Amino acid sequence: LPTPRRTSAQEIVAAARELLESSGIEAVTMKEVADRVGVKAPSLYKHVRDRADLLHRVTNAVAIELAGVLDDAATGADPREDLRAIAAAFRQWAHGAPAAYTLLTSRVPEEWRADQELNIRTSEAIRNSIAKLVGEERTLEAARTFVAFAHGFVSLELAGTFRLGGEPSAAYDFGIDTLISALAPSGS
Amino acid sequence: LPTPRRTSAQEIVAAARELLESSGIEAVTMKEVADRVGVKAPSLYKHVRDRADLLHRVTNAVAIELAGVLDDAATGADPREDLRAIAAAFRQWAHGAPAAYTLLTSRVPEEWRADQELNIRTSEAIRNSIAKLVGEERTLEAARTFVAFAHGFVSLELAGTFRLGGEPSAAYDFGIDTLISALAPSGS
DNA sequence: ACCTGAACACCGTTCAAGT
DNA sequence: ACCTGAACACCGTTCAAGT
Repeated sequence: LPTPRRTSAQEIVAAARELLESSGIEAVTMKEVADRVGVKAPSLYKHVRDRADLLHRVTNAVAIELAGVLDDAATGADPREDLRAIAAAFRQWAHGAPAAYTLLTSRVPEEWRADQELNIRTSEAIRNSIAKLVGEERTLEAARTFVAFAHGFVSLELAGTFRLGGEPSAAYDFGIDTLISALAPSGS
Repeated sequence: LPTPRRTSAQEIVAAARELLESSGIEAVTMKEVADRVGVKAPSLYKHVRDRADLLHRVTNAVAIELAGVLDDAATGADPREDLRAIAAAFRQWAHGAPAAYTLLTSRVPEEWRADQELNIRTSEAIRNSIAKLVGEERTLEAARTFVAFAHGFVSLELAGTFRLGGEPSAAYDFGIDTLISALAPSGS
């Protein structure tokens, strides 16, 4: 007679995500995750293929969460206002989940990366607002410029590169406003 | 009678760096590095404290190299021209040493990070040119904006986020020129 | 059908013993 | 003074045996 299912892929991914944020990626071991869901390490392999698959699922979950946060930040009323709101939500989310943010944006083994489709959803809110501002033609290039700055800033902040004092928030807002103005010259 | 020194910290760091670039950070194991310098793994501990110390030395070497590349890119004649040259050299260097670039800029364990002094040297050429353009007062903020964009762009490029086609080089140059213009409005 | 203990290969690291 | 083999704790992963 079959033993009852004592855990699930969903529970395992959730445990791995908490472990990631509380103790860093190297603390996400099969043994530690198994302990948290109440089974032994070998049992995890009935629910996920291997550790790479587990981290891949975590990355996917993180991408979906970020996409939702950015979607919610835009109201659709004014593209400039939406871009400022998206940029702020992006930075705030990254500060609240720095390890997840790093997992999502760092160079990690190919198998850990989020599905291409989810990566695209992650920048959808930004592309929508940018498109309204600059037109379809220039959307790709302009969105890349915008995302590059936002990601670069947050990434350096999280990596501790801005330890020399100053006011990061002000520099971030300044950069975002500068880019918005440059991308959509005056009345658009 | 003492056995002759068969390797050195310098040789070990060089081997680790090559291994990092050719096979990724996870391939930089004590055994693999030891093989390459012709000793057994335990012998490495006579030259470096542990693996974290070894990676710290690699990161320091990488920071020094990048600082030199950026210094060499600036001629000192025209700050705008220098910033364009520095930005291009920065991107080119990162493309040539993507694993080293990632090690230097990613969120890695504190013990692996480059010495603070070397991190500062890494952005010195940029700060010098920016200072000429915007004055001492606004240098810190402007340099952060500039570095954030350049790093963000290159980082997303290396992580494969720009897989959707388009011309990355053009978007990069466009972003850099936009920032230079925004930071130093017209004749300065 | 899922869970477990035992086993294996592979890590980083320590240390006594060699030269 | 440096190098080595042996050993230890800890990884991920497989698999036969349990229920």
